[in-house]
Amino acid sequence: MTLFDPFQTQFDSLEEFAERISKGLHCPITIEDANHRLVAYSTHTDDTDVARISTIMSRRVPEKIINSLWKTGVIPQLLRSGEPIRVPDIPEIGLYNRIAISIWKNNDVLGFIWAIETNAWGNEQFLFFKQVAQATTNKLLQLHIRKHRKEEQNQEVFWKLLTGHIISDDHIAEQFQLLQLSVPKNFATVVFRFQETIKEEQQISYLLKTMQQFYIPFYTIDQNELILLIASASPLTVQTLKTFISSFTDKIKECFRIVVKGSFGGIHKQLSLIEKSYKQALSVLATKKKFPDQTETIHGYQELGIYQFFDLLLEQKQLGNFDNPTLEKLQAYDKKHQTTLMETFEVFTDCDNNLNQAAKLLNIHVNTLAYRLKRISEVGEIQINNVHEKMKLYIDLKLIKYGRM
Amino acid sequence: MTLFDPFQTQFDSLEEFAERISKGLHCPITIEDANHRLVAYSTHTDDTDVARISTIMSRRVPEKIINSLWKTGVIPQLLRSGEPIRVPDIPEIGLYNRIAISIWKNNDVLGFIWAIETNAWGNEQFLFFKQVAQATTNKLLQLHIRKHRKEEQNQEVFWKLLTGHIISDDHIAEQFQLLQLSVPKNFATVVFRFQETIKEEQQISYLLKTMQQFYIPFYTIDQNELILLIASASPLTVQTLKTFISSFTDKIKECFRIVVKGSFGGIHKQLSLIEKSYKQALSVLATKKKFPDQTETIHGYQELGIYQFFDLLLEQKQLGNFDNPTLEKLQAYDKKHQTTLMETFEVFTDCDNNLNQAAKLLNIHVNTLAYRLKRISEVGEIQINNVHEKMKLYIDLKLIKYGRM
DNA sequence: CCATTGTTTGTGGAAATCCACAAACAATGG
DNA sequence: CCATTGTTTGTGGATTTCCACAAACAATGG
Repeated sequence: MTLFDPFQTQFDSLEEFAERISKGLHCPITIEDANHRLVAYSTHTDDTDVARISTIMSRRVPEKIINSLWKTGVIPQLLRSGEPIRVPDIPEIGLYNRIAISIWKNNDVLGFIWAIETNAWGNEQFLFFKQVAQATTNKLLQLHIRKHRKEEQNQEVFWKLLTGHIISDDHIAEQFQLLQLSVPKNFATVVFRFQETIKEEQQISYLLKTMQQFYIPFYTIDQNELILLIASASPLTVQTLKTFISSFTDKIKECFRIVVKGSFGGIHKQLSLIEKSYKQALSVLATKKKFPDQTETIHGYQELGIYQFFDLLLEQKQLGNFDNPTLEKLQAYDKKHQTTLMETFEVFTDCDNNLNQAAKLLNIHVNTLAYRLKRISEVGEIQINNVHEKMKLYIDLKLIKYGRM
Repeated sequence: MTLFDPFQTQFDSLEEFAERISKGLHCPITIEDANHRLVAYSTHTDDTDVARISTIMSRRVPEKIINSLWKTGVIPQLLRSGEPIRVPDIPEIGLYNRIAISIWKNNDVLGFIWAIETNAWGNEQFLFFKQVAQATTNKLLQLHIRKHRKEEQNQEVFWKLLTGHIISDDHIAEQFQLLQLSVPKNFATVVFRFQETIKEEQQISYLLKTMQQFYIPFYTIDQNELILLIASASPLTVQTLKTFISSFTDKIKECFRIVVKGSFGGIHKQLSLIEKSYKQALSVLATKKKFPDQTETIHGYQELGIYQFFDLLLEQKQLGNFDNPTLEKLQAYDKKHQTTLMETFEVFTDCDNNLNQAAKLLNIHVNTLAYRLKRISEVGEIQINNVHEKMKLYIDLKLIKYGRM
């Protein structure tokens, strides 16, 4: 039997193209772009598995499936060569026997074509499939360029937002609509700081587009910083953003063996607060740098708590506006008697006044800790049950450290 | 027997005068000014009791004795009339039988003369004693005027110090020496705020001079404020200053039935910090006015703790630099559900995280409190074990109250 | 050298906290 | 109306904290 030659006629759309291939191969066809977004699919109804259905329904390949395809080495292989490969059953994700091929332009992969192998393919089919992939290149390329152009526009708008160049909420919403992006109801700015200038732009872009937890209308890369706008129709919570950051940094670590630090600023509804949220995210990273130990699990600006004040307070402290006699006395005592009252107080407060936990951290007996605390109140002339004084001492203590850096 | 007439000859000093009276009456004589400072005393050695010895040794009547003489009505009586009175034994304070008289100039008492009644006095002696008192007036008056002039100088210098017009420590020390005041090693500025303009200047001056706990090189009255410089050679502690303020306010309440609020600024060694200490004392009073409940037992600037920051933070808050989503969420929740999560958190933190105490204050069951706290962490998206966030929330909460006033 | 003070660790019992679970009731939205 | 959710109060038992007291040892100053 001779295969139908799809290249003889003109095609208006990729949909039509997919349909023709499907008819030629007698099996369902799906075309994706490089980020596993659905580009086109055939309407071949028989023999369609769960994986394909969910891909089509959500107009992208579900993350679970992408992960699985990475783990089983399918995607890596597709990214290495343009040869069609046979993908075995992965019943856990509802994916059955299929053939996949990547679409190339020079050294870049533009997308993928998937065919469910309903009837066993021979050499003929494989050859045809390769030709199909080559023929798809141009179509996809146009799509790619259009997208690329759009992304450049996005970049420009995003930077305007980050630097506060568009002030009114309405104007910002307008920009979103012009770029055909839905206006976010709730958003937060997320920043990932890499140790070096980011070179893995392609892969990161790929990662972001395949992690489908959030709607990310904008993202950009600035030197060693990856900046995202994360949006959601439902209220964003600190917790979800934290897990997003953890999972992203984990993934980066896994893929590139690079340690990155992530943070997010305020969660807002007002679009004009994007700049503020961005600055807050940067502020978190700065604080994390100064207090690596205390802020290890902190990612959100909210979580910074009193550290939010520190720049301001430090400034005043350096003007001599806030001295702390208690602190001075404790410091003098520590120095004279080779004790560690200050550290004791710090750790104790860090542990939220939990004796056991603090004692463990300090490697001392609980009673020793209690004794020291009593001593601190005597030496420092501080009422240990007065919250205000304790907070002040704690803040001043941290400020000293903060100021040193 | 005729008494020796002391008025026949001239006297260079009050000491000599006292000596003559002593010889005339055959008993020890002590002359004090209106503030019970020793002015002169005879060297008559026999029959001198403990009270007299300690008065002479410290060059003033000990406070314990003054208190006792007030309580037994001796001093009030002396302040009412110029008649000599017989003071019965008060063994508890080592004071034995004596005769006392006040020295008058117009309607003011300039001082007192004390005679220990070693041999029973008759009319003759009493008459002579009255003449002696009258003769003392002029001598004491000169002393009084000299003192008064000196006090006016003091006032001027003190205000210069309070307003920071003398900058260098050396210059300030020089001023102290010029006024024949010993240079304080440790000092603090204390301010008492009366409800109305202070009219009881004389009595307050008397009180201050008779309360001998501290060296008070300067004091002044400004409208309804009494400002003191309290000094000591040994290090001043917060505790001693607190008890001073309490005892002074108690005394004012007792004497004039007036409620006054007292405060003190920073305790320093550097004299150029007098202005700062003064401002801090005023700052304490301002804060006490805004948070009467929380700051009831607070008198020192140190004790203000985080309230020290409040003016600064409020300013920033009004600039919109510090929002607190947690607070907003809790406020919204409280309003919607008629709950009191914010107050709960505030009281709980005020109680230094003590569940029982806070529950009692809130009139709720301990478990209810625990439940609410869990709720607060859910609703406010706050990690209840994160000290920084809790402090921030607490501060923001107080700032709202602060800002309202 | 001794006496004093400061520091760490231990013991043991009273008090407080934590936690899970349950009953009772109010408020809410369908 | 019911079902659900939120709120308050209660019970009971494991764990932790609080407190007073004591033993051991180091550092200090006379």
